[in-house]
Amino acid sequence: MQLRMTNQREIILRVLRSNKQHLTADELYDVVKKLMPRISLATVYRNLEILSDAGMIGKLEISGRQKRFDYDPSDHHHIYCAVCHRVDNLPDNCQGVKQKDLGRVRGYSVTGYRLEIVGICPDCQALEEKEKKGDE
Amino acid sequence: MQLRMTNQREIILRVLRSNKQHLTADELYDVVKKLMPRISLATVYRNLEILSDAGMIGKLEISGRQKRFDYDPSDHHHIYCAVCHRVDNLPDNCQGVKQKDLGRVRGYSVTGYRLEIVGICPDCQALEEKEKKGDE
DNA sequence: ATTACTGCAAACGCTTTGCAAATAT
DNA sequence: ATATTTGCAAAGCGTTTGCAGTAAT
Repeated sequence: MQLRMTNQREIILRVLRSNKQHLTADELYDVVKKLMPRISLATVYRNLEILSDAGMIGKLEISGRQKRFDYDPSDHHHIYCAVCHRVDNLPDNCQGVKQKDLGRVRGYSVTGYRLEIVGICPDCQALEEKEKKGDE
Repeated sequence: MQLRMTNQREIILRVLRSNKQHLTADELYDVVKKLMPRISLATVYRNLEILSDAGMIGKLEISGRQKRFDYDPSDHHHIYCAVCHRVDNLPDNCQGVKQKDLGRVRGYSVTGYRLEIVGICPDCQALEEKEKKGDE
């Protein structure tokens, strides 16, 4: 089964890449719909799955919530905001994360690991500041 | 709002603790239903949420799949099997994981982190060995 | 010409919710 | 007595799928 570069697929890829965020399927759908009003949400889902299987984009399955898709398919870590759920890429040289050599833990053969750091992003910190002031 | 120790809640807690696995809501429901046939799945969901909010059990939200609940609410990491999705607790002294002092990465205020190690559990390794032999 | 892909609508799996009745405090 | 909790059924959400038609190779 060879991939065909349909208009839909091309636009989905272009939007994801130019947007440079970690969008969910429906966020992406909202943007794409403006460029191609008749596209269906199912097409977006299907293409995101196909593109990530093909290694052209990354798929983020973070902790029980909606999947997000990453314009950057290379191996890297993420940081996400506990408040607004936005996700950012983490710099490669993030130390203390290189223990793939955890080796065999509890008899498991370790094939990979995922480090998720939870925090509050600058924007939400600012918002919280504002709210605090509003409450006074 | 103070917690009431209903029969339902007590049984849910007891099953989770005695089972000592990381069960999903419906796995737990299946077990509990044998002891209390008229209990509803919604009650199980509600109680698991309440109990984890109260810090009496832990909630595991792993990568886009079903939530699992942990009899042990203390802070620790998990290892899960990429094949059968079973989850085990990780020993505390797992080194290289103590970098809560990643500090302020990208302007985020870091409130926590989650390390998910992906591997294949002993049982599944054994099964794969068997299958390999079967294929020959 | 062939076969991957599309849009639509309907179904899916897991989880949450509104309600009136039941029960723990 | 009074609030929390229950069971039920229905709705919710994100996602997937069957289908007949459309379009890329």
